[in-house]
Order: sequence, then C-alpha cells, then structure tokens
Amino acid sequence: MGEEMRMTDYCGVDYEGGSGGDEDRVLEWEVGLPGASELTPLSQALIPPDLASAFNVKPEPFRTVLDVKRASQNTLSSLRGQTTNFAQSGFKSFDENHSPVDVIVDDDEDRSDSKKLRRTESVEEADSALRTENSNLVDDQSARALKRSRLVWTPQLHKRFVDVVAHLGIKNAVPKTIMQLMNVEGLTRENVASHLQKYRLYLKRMQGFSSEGPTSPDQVLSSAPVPQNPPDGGNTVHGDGHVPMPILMPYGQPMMPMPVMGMAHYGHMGIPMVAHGMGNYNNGLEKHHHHPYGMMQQREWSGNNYGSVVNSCHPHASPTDK
DNA sequence: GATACAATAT
DNA sequence: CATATTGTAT
Repeated sequence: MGEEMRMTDYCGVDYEGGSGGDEDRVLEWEVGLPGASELTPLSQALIPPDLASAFNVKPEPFRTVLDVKRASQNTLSSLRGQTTNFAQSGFKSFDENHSPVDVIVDDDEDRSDSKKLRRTESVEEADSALRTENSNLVDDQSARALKRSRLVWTPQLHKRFVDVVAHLGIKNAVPKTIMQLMNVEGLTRENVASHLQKYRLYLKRMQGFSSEGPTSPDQVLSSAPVPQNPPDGGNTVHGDGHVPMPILMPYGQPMMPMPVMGMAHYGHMGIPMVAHGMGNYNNGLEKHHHHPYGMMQQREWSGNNYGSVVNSCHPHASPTDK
C-alpha cells in the first residue's frame, strides 16, 4: 500500500502523447500573428509513444483532448500521477470563451482550502533519491506547509516568458498577464514579477548600447506591441480588460535526456534568437531547495553559456488560479 | 483587497 | 548574481 509512484528515470510527467487538436483554438490568433513558423511551435506535436517507450518515459495510457488540456494547464505538473490522475485544476486557458470539448476536468479540491496555497511542490519526487532533507510528509496534495524552493528560470521558461512579453508588448506586459499567458503551472505572479523586474533592467541596460553586438539587439519589446489584432489597428484593450490574445500553446515534449544535445545557445536575455524553428520547449519549471547564496553564481543571459540546464523534472503545483 | 512596481533581503 | 520577500503606490 502505499507508494506506487514510479517515474522511471524521469519525473514521469504526463507528457501527453498523441493528439493534436490545439490548432482549432489557435486559428483565430494566427491571423496577424507571425505565424507558427516564426513563432515557436509550442504547439508541437506530442511525443510519439514509440519514442516515449524508447526512453522509458512511462507509457501513458491515452490522452484525449481533455488530457491534453489538462496537461497544458499543468504544463509541468502532475508529477504525482500515481494518484490516479486526479489532476488538478480546471484552469482556463485562452480558450475560455469556448471550449468545444473540455473542461469538466475534475475540479479538485486542492486549493480549496485556501486560495493562497502555493503550488504544491513536487520536487520531492524529483530528487527522491538525493533528498537528504527531511522527508516531510507525502501528501502534498493538501500540503500547505511545504515551502517551495526557488524557481529556476531555465532557458525554456525564459523563452516562454520572453515570447509572451514580446507579444504583449512591454507596455502591456504585466506580471499577471504574463503569468497567465505563459500558462505554466506553478508559476506565480510573484515569480514572474521578479523576473520581469530583472528583465526590464536588462532591457534598460541594453538600451544604451545599441551599437555593437554579436547578435542583433533586441528589437522587440522596445515599446511596440507586436502585431496583433488587425482591427483597431492596435489592439486596444478590450473593455473588460481581458487577455488580449493568447499565443503560446501548451507544451509537451519531454525532450528526453539527451546529454549535451546541443545546448541552447542563448545570446543574452534570450530575445534575439527566438523565432527559430526549434521549438521543443520543455517545461522548465524547476525549483531548487536550498541555495547557498554566496556560491555557484551562474551568469545567465548577459552573454554566457547556459546550455547545461536541459533537464529538470517538474514540480507541480497547486493552482493558484484565480 | 488586488495588482504593479521598486526596493530590499536571502 | 538570481530569485524571493517586502514595502509602497495605484
């Protein structure tokens, strides 16, 4: 009795596998947008079962649209799939307006106790092996006392962030909106706010240096909202003030453990090289536990290598949905 | 009260 | 340095 969780080597996420019906809702957005080819194919196809098996990725049963939806919502979540799959949350994606099929996911009660319930950590399973920390309890589902570790902004996550910000335009890019569009489960407004703060500083710093540069400077985000809604000529916020338009799609793709696959070449904050067909986003939500501040400082976007972070399981979280 | 932002703390 | 937390203004 007890634990049956088994994530082979990975975190056993629920990478959905097989189902591509996201475009239905994206169609609308496609108009006026750079196009999937230019943008990131976040909506890439799901991982083929064969591949999954090949990598021991845990052969998930089937995943229907519903599952996919859920997965996208959690994005990196549910690592604790052992619990059957009562996942969490019935979030509302961009398609909240209409959902041909969907929803009904089970509304769990995770967060029911309190709205402030931060995302349930899941790191425990991730490092199940090395966790020398306290073993704490296992029911994080309702765990409300667990403290989550620092969020690590992996290149993937950052890219998501940058894409969203770029699409919103620095002007409209505020933490809450960004967080929602990123649709990364577990990501909190605070996380985004903090990152955004840094990002803005970065932009500011760079502003004065628009002269040399190995790669083209970030032209985006200066203050021009990306092309979006054709009518209006400039996406005027809607009366209700709702998300202007969603772009990114649900993630997927585990990206397997390829050691040193090629590293994600990051120029700087990541803006520049975006728009490459690579796609393959991994959900990089990963949090660390303890972190000695005065140590291991890694440089990130300011011109440095960052390609070592390619793995990361997922934490999972409890929806702090609103 | 919620959110955004800037400052500060870790 | 990166991120979190706190403080303050809206």
